[in-house]
Amino acid sequence: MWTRCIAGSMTRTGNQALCIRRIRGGGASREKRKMGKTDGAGKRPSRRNGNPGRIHGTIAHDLGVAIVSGQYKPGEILPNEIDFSERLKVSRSAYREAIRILSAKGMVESRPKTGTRVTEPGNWNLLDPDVLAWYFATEPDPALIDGLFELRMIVEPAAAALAAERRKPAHLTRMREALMEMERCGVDNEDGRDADRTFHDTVLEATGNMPLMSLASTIGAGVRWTTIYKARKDELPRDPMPDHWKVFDAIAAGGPDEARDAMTELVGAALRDTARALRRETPDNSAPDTAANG
Amino acid sequence: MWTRCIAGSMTRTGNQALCIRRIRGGGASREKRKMGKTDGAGKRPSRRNGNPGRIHGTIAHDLGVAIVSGQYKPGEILPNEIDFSERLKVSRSAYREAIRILSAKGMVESRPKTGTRVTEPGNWNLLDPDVLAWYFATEPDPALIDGLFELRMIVEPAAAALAAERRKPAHLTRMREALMEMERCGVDNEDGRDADRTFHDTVLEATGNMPLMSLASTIGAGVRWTTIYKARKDELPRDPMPDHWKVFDAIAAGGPDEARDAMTELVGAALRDTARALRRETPDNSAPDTAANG
DNA sequence: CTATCGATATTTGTCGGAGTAATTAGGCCG
DNA sequence: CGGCCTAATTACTCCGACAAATATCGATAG
Repeated sequence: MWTRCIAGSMTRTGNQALCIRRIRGGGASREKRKMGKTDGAGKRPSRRNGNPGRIHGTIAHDLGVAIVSGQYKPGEILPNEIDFSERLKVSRSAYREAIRILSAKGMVESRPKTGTRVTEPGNWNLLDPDVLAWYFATEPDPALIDGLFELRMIVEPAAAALAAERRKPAHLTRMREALMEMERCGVDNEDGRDADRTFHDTVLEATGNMPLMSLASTIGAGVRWTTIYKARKDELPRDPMPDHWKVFDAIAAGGPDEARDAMTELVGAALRDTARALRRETPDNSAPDTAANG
Repeated sequence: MWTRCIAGSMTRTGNQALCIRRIRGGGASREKRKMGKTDGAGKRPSRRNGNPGRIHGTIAHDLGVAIVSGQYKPGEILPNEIDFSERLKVSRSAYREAIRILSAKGMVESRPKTGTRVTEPGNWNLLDPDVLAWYFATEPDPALIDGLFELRMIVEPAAAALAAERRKPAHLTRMREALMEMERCGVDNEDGRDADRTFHDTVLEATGNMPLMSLASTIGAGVRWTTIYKARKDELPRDPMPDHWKVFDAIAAGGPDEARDAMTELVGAALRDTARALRRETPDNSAPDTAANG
């Protein structure tokens, strides 16, 4: 598994205004860089798979989360490179590479003399898997979840119909295996969620449509995160397997209309479940203050 | 207008295996860097708006175009940083920032000792406006155009229906102005195409759905490029305005079903026109070899 | 002969500093 | 009061060195 730029998981960098304070003082620590033993404060950047994470990816992740969470508002100008990189305890090169990542995702714009400013959210590349992950790194806006479900409701039924017409045997095999894995593990398991995502990805892939396949990562992220949301409430309101099998059968049988209807039902049921779970979470109190992290 | 990372236009860097050869030898040219007077050969990186273009953006653009055009195949390993940056006549820092941009768009993966390799196309962020622009920098795969239209056919009618329910007066105003501008300029003009794109963007924006709004840049690019494709054949087969006004009227009247139907008809007509134009371009000969650039 | 372990070499990653280009801001002059 | 020029700030580029990571190859034990 290669690193792929944004390694980070780093659930919730911390409220303390992103301070990296890394230990492994790579590079030229000729005689400056005292790096006192203040290690305990700064949690190590990433820890998934024991991947220590690259610094630029960590910085990009933290800045991205800070931006999508509103800590840096659109139009706001970040401190200049030297000050900010010093405050983050990283070199200017690493900081610049992080900014380059954010710029590539449309979240900041740089220009000499003016500095680097956060762009309007309309310019953010929300379909980018990393950006979506940054959104879900903190408690995301419920409107975003609604929007993702609306997108699924639009795209997935149509994709299922196309898949029913164009699927190759390999796709059917993968779908079947994914569903069987899903049955074996259950949706409350990480493996089960992966299998769920694989199934939906394969449906999109079976369309043979490259833009739709690119949407797979986005929709897959939506599937995954919303499933986690639902599961977090410790309620398993409904067995999702019959709906999934119905979609599979329709695609295998080559029935576009049946596949579309089945997928509509599947996504609609998931939408209803998630909406209910979210509504229960905030009964009437719309306080956005997340009381999670003690 | 801020730079926004990828400045480049630089239509077709040239067959000579992307060689930048810049003049403005920025940075420390202490006493090395002879930089002979070989200026004529190296076209200046970018020239849109008089924006000279940043080096990292130029390199990312050129590499991105080279990758999507198949010059660097998936799985292939790029030369190491030092060699490649020297060959491109840029510093290692600038090259690394360019690679970081490509990595952020999912097109390359880097790891120590192994190098930087081109990822599988399924991982590329095709919804990214820059990536899409890179595709259209050379003659793109007709399958991509088909895919984009299919995506439009899926998303835009549903978006029109949502827009009919949720549009604000400001949206209607913008749509009306865009259509009037479109009528005034005609679709063969650059301004007319911009107005067309604005109309479609506003429809998506009127849905109030953030992921759909992010798709606007993608679909807008598709609209724009496919329109150019069609116009390049010097045939104006049909007046697109009645279809557009029908969509607008339905959205203004608040009729979701009518808006959906009208938009379906609009996109379908555009699809038929473009398909016909493309088919005429390659009558029966499916040779992928683009005989354009002499 | 095979498999596991360790040294090695290669590549990306990180660092700090120095100098350049670009663009905004403000003063100056017409 | 407006246009032009100067100045200052900022990002951009370059450079050279060191550190970390890891795939490859060799050695050693079974």
